[in-house]
Amino acid sequence: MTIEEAIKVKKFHNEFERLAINISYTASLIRSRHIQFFKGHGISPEQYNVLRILRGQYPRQSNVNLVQERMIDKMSNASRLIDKLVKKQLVERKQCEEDRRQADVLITRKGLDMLERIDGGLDSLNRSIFKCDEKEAERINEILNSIRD
Amino acid sequence: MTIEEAIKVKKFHNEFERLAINISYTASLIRSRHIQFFKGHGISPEQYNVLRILRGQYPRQSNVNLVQERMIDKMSNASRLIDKLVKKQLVERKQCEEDRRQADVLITRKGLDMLERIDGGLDSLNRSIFKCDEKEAERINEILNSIRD
DNA sequence: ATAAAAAACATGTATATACACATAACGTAT
DNA sequence: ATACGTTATGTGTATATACATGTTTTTTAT
Repeated sequence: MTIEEAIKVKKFHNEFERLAINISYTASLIRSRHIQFFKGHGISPEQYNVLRILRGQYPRQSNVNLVQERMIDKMSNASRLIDKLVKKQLVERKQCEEDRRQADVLITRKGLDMLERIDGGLDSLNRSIFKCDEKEAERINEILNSIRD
Repeated sequence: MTIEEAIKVKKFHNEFERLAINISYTASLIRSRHIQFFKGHGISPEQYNVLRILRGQYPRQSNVNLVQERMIDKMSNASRLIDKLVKKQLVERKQCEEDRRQADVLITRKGLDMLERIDGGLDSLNRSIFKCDEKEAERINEILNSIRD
């Protein structure tokens, strides 16, 4: 479906406006599918993203800054997302001894187990979202990388 | 910059996960730029999107449903966004006479003037966001249209 | 004509983002 | 040793999304 049909627009001012809206609309669709999926596991896509980052560091400690700069959406939220994950016992946070401004953050066994349960299904979901093969996906990835500032 | 560098990930499970994250990350960058831009006019990107839809119908009345189905992010928000715009006097809402469940929604003169002031700058902004020419943008648009379900 | 179903909209709650600001701890220059 | 700037984190407020639910009005079935 063209983006014009999807949001019932007759005409865009130019191809760049069309592209900005097309990318945003596609991201919104991806997000809907992910929300549905993660809901079955009691977390949000953003919380999953934090868990994924923490697993990438495991068994090393992470801190709030490290999580922040690896997040897909970057502005100022890591602290509260980590809060939520602590309440669900998927993550542990304690004051860092060497630098007491920092918070040591570590994914728990429970968190790691959850990610393991999630992995396969998420893989299938991501494959099913796009009507293209792996080669085409790679091509689009390269294009996106190249057009960003 | 590759998406791996941007969010400091060593490796994705496959090209489809990479693509989902790449699109989401790019959409997030676009959104940041748009927020900055629209802030200068006292509205949000979402509020702008509603105004744009209402202008597309003008001088016909719109209603909440029509706005909803034309929104980029579709879930359940038109009513409250219209609220905000009414408070800023950019939009008028009144009960529809023929079907009293519906709300007639119409962009005001003030709203139309604002859009006119915004148009040029937004055009330049959208052009400046992407490092590609119009031909390339068109190609990417076609690809995005084709890979969505 | 009346009851049931559906439609259009509003609203309450949880989640997350954007941004400003506050606080505590650290590093550095003197 | 002290003062000052910086860094790491937390928090308050406004905005928006996701979803369930409620209210009013219209439509449909009988």
